[in-house]
Amino acid sequence: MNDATPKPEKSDGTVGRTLAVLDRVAEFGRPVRFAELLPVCDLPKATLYRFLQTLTNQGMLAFDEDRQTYRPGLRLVRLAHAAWAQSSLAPIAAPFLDQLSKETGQTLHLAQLDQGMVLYVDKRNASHPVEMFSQSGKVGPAYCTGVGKAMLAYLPEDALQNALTRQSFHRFTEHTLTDATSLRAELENIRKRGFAWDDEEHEPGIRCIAAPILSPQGRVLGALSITSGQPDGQKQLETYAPLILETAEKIAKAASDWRFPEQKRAD
Amino acid sequence: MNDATPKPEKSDGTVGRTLAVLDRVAEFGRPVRFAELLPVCDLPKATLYRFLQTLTNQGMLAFDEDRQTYRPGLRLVRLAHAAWAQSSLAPIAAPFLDQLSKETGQTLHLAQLDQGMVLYVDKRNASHPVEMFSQSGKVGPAYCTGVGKAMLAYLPEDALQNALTRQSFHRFTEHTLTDATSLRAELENIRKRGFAWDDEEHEPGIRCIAAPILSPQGRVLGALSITSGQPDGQKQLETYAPLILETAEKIAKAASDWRFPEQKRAD
DNA sequence: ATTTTAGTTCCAAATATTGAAACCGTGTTT
DNA sequence: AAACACGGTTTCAATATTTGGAACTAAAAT
Repeated sequence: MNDATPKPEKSDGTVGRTLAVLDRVAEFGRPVRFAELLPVCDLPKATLYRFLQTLTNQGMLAFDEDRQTYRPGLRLVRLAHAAWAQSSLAPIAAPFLDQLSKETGQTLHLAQLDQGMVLYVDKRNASHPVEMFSQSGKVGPAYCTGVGKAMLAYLPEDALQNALTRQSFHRFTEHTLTDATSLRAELENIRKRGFAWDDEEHEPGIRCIAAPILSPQGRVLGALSITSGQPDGQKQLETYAPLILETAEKIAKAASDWRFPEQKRAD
Repeated sequence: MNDATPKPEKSDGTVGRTLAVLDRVAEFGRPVRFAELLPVCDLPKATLYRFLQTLTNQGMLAFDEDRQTYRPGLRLVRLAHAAWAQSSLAPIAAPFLDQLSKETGQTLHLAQLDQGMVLYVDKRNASHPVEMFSQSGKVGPAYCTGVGKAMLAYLPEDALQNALTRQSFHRFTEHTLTDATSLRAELENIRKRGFAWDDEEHEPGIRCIAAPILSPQGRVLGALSITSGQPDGQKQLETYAPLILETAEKIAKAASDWRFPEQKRAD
């Protein structure tokens, strides 16, 4: 029963292809025209056209008559509400984040892994707001963020392997780890230490400490981080280590008492 | 060009049917089993099964192995982030909401119309800071909420007609308007007044004042409300009338400067 | 006026979808 | 313990849908 599957293809028929188009549209981050989509979708003109029509009158996309552009539709917001409430750690973790926020006064992030990327599912702002992007639903790279590395470090080998192939290893700063080998070494350190650092690997001047949230069986459920924008951040953050680990532990406990969020199969 | 369309059905093929299943799952508001879905989906067993499989390995649903349940998947959260940022008024309205929140100290709601329902896209709490999908993405009835009525009041007749057929007219409180006729009368008052009241029509003890957000051409973009839980709420809220109208105006201006969010076609 | 670009429609061939029925575990009743 | 019911999964031939090359139209650029 080993996956000596002779069929690595899982294109999921029409539905899969149509949803892929939805992703393409979302990726643009702005309204797009048909002609811009065509080259990135790898579909015949007529087919793409039909898909866009379908998605539009399904409310998954909205079409701007005036500007002839497509953008993700409000139906997604409705659906995502349910997803966030049921499939994310956020509702469960909320009280613990509130608590930690009160205790530290720092910016907090709660993230989960999706398709090898970091998906932020909740956030607490510091009293002194730090300049950085991130909100629920926002995605970011795994290989150069605290939460990302914390999660990767505890992935089983096959899932890790899969996730690594999806990393771009783009150099954001001079501290960014830009290849799988050095990242693997770093992950080893994280496992020894029990938590991860992001030492300006993603954004200059931004450091954070991150702890994985693991199910009792050791499965990766998500990760939690505390961010600092201060130059002496590292030292300050270090003092939070016991606290963040403890909080991650509590969240894990609460999560497993209620449900086990199922990790996406490493297809 | 009137919809004397001989084909009121627009089933959108496989994709449409599959997405309908996604809605059914989301509606449950909790993880569902195959057998619970079967009766509400009106599909043959094998077909529903295949759809669920497809949605699951597309990440639109997540499947809990242990409990054998389906729930909306994280991919939706990612997609919705883009939708929220591009198709909702929220990003544009944010600074104005912040301002209004500071000035009034009250709970605010920003909503848009989706499928005849009120879709909340942003919120400001009296105390807490912003919570993303916890509130945005939530849906509510149009016929008995301030924001709902404010939007209905300015809809063109055909769209209103369509929206009215989608209202359940369930009696939530003794103040709820429970039929189209009395609602239409109320809408007339709202147009005269320029803003809407919700006088405990949805929840006992909860009142609000709401203003429509209209494009320069008079198209309904959304609505804004200030809520009060105080017994003397009405009187207090009345003093906010000029302020909320002014804020709605500003948001409308800002929105039309940047883009015209296209309203869902009244299919 | 002519050409190019962008978007839309056609339609026969190719393919994916369909769903009744059979099947398979697992737990429950007799 | 055998028989049964329940929930879920798989099969497969009939069928309806999707597919996409190409032709077409509208609008913009030359």
